[in-house]
Amino acid sequence: MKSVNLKRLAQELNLSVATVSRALNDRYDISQATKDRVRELAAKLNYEPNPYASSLRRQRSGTIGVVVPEIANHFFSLAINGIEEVARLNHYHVLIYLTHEDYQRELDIVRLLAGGRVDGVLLSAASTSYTDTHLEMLRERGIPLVFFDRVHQAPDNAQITTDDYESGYKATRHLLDVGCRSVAHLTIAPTLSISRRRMQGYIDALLDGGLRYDPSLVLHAQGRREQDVEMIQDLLHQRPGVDGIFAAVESLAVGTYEACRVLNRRIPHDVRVIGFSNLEIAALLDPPLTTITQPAYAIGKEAAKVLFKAVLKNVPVSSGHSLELKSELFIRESTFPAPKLVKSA
Amino acid sequence: MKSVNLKRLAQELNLSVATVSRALNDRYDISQATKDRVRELAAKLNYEPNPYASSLRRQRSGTIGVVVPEIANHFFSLAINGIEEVARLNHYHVLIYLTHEDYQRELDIVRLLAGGRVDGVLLSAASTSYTDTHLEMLRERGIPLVFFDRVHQAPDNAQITTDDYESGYKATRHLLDVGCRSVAHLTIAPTLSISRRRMQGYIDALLDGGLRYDPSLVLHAQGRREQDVEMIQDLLHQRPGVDGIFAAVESLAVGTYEACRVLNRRIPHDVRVIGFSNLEIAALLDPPLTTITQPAYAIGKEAAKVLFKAVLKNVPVSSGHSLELKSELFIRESTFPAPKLVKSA
DNA sequence: TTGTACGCGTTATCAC
DNA sequence: GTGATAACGCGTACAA
Repeated sequence: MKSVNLKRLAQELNLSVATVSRALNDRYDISQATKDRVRELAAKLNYEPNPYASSLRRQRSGTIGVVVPEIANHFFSLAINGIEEVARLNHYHVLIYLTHEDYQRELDIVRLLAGGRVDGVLLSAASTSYTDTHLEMLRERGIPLVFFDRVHQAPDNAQITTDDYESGYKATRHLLDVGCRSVAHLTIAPTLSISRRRMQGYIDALLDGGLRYDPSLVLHAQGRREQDVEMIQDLLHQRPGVDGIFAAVESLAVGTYEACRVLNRRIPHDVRVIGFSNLEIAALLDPPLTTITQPAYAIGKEAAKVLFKAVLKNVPVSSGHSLELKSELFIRESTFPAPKLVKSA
Repeated sequence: MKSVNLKRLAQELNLSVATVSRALNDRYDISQATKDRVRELAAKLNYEPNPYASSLRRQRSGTIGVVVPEIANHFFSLAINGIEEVARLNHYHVLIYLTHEDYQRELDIVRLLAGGRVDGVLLSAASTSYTDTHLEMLRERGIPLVFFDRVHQAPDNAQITTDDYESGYKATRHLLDVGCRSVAHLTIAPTLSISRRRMQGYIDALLDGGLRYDPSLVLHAQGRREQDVEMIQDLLHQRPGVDGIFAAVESLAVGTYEACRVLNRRIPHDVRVIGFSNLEIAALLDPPLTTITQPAYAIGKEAAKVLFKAVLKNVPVSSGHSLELKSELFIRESTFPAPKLVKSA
């Protein structure tokens, strides 16, 4: 129950607490013999320095905070994987916080983190997040912050994103190329950076392709699975001319599959589908889903690298460290121009 | 850059540090007027207590540690979701650690956590984890530990699991019921609690069904995607009689789909497939996958609840708090007895 | 009702 | 090379 601390080690070794501390921290002014003695006993007693005393004294927590909308999501769990990797290499700990797309929760979390619990923060914004005044708190406290994927438009902040505009353009363009003439766009909160950029790509691709931009073909989902599927069903029902769907997030691509199943619409024969997605099994779906895939793991890794550059050097991050990675288009059956009705056996 | 602390508040209010501290902690012996004054200023200055000083003083971190093999995995990310939920309600923070199935890493993490960084630990064992002496360290320090899903057989420890034996039995039985006569079992490390129990269910179901248990039909995967798929291909190739496959983990069910695709084996016509899985889109696969689905979110939630019972009351957890939840069988096309070769259009 | 003084365990400064 | 001592910011026993 009682933890072994420096005092205990010092007593047993007939040394001062200071010497023991320095020995364990491998300071040059301690003799090798003493270091050996100290370390031996420390190992024997399973000594671990009290992280809170240490943090208090050094004014450094050895911990970063990661704030994401949700975790049961391929994109974010892959990103966290990358983040954890970098953190581990730097001997840092990782605190996880979920906003569940709730702005108030994001606010509460950031306020908490600004209290000094972490040396740096990685954040992907909640979809309902509409201001960034709370991020000022982190800045005031000198806690570096790096956004990833879903960024706030805070002035002079580092952010790791993907080429959302280009990807939105490419996705839409691809649908046009395979023959679609009426393309709907399913997306989430329009306040979100990624939504706006992907949608702008969609619009520009339409116009460049000689089509009209029809705002009624853009649907904003609420993030509640059943309602979203219903919304898609309504679209397919009321606008039978729609022959292509571009989903800005994975869940909406999946929702489209479900809606099509209910309405007996064949993909890609009746409607072609493309979506942002990090599903590893996109190729095993019926039919295999054409995806725009973000380098989620790399995003997490790069974001963490940029953050640690600031954390370890104790300097603020700046927009100069921002990075834009490239997403990749994987063409599969869901957007085939000439649908195969029956699989070859 | 400089954080506002009690001293600063005390100075500005002409109060002692102690009074401010008590006011903020809503102690009964402070006048309402003072409390109001203190709180107003604290709010105005965005005061947040220094968590490390607080933890050091209180001998309590307000943090739990979660140790999982990986995070880019539906089961674990759902479980973490449940854990985070409970932690948040208790105003606790969550540290995440990934072992990547590496025993040494698990050991290092546990040693670190035993240093007092957390008030409690939730752990799902790495597949290469073969002893549990390191868990003694937590016990020595009086840090409660609750296992979930992949448990170590530590004496008198709480663990939240699912009915793995019954599920393994049910899965195998289901394959026999739909006509399989030669069922292979794909699993991971045999040292793992869940592997052993699921496999025992498999064996017993075979015997009860009047079949022989053939150890050469049990394959242990290494967890490397490509090699695992190759292994499955070899099985299908060398044992053409195999007409049913029971995958003990999601990745192996997916691997089976991939192997079948390469070898042009039709599911369920040539071989029927069932697997443990938390894939939300199992129904959208080609063909829809029959799954044994664990209540991952509930597992995380219950494990956290049990942990907090111990943490908050400062008592050790005991095996009396263990819980076994039920998995659910979802029958889909991948195990249909009469395969439909062509989908209805 | 409020203030004083101490200690949580560690690290940094200064002295020897 | 090593030891004594102060300080990090907070919470609490004791005093007033």
